[in-house]
Amino acid sequence: MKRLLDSNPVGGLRLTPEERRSGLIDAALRSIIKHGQAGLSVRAVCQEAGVSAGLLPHHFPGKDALIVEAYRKLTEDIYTQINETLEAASGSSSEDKLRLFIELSFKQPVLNADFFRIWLVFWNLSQQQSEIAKLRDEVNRKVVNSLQTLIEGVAQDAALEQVNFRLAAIGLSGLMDGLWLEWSLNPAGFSPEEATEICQCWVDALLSGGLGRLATVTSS
Amino acid sequence: MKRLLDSNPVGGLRLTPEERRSGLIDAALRSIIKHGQAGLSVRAVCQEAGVSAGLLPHHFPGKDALIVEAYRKLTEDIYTQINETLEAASGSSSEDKLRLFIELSFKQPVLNADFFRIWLVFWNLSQQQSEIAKLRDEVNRKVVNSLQTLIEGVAQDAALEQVNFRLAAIGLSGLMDGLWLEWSLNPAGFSPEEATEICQCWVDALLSGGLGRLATVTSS
DNA sequence: CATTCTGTTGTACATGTGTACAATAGTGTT
DNA sequence: AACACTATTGTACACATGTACAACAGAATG
Repeated sequence: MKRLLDSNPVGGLRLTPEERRSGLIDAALRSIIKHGQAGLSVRAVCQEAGVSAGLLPHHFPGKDALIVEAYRKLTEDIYTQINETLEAASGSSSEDKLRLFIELSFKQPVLNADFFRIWLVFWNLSQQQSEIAKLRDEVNRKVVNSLQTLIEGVAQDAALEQVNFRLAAIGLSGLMDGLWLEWSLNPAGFSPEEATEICQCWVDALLSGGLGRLATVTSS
Repeated sequence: MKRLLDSNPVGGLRLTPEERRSGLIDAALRSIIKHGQAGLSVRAVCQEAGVSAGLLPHHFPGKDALIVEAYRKLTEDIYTQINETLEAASGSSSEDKLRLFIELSFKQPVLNADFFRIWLVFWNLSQQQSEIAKLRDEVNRKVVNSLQTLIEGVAQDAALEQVNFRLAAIGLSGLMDGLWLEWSLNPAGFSPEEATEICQCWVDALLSGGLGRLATVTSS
């Protein structure tokens, strides 16, 4: 209405819709790191993006749409990074690839307190926003499948028989996620190197037949 | 001010402060199950308790204090339940106790989608409320210690040597938490029975020496 | 019954939320 | 230069939040 107030014509950069949308998505993720769940408020995100709050409805149909896009970008980036990691080691043996994957999972930037904060917020949202829950399931399935493929390669190279690849992959995935979760909640409990060691021992056990019962379990 | 409005003198039950406080705490947990993070609003909690919203500040110094008390009660109940479970099997061997503990962890009421919802909310809060983070660490340390004691007993009975009990406990705890987490996020991925089986295989590997490298890791 | 104490209610208020929208300002076209 | 287009801003509004507080109501005591 009253256009009396003038103040700062600062930041009046006029960007293309794509640039602005991308900037808002990045700002949303940064804002979560800074302020947790509260960082997803329209005003917090737009302030992080250096932009007026009224601009968000202009580029997204609503706040929820922005959140979904942010989650989508986050998961796609992660999946891309995983794939690049594995492809960079395409010349190695299956066992080396699997062990490398474990090692990298407990190093920066994957093992990162900021990262965990973001995940917590989106896990919470996935409890009420089905779109996010669906995205989460898709990515998780892809990761477990990748792990299972690696394990199948390891078992083949080692001439292991009667291995329940699905449960072996679910177990390793759970072990890694659980250690990642507990380290994120309390980094003082154990070191990332110790977490890596524990997971490598799972592979050891698999190779030595110590997880033998996994071979006789009937998958449902 | 205006006491014109009368409406319902319903629910005008006059309870002792202890009863009312306890009722509000229980209502808070129930409200989280129903409405997630939003269930922790003063109005939502008080409605769940069948009480006016203005009553909360009368029994608690503020909303945060109620939340902390609710979390304290939740964790204390869980720890009590774990102890009762283990003491009920005090006559069994260490291995049987450990396997029973694993089995019960993937049955009702521990493995419960409602339960997970509550945990998610409190994990989120622990990122900003240090009181909750402190409580969480204490309980987690107790649980890991209990697991470590069980594993030490198992190793002694089986005459295992050079086992890094601490890492073995952290690993099993991580494996259980990770599977619990992933099942809660997506119950369709695998069954509770399969999760139990995977964890029992960890114990198998420990007993058979398949986790051998855990014995040579130096704890930091 | 009168009095006192306090658990309980409803209202009020300052603040924060998502979003609609008119006004403004930058950009490109003719 | 005049124009159209639209990214951007500031304001407004309806609603939710936490909590303070005056008014009420039930119970115990005299």
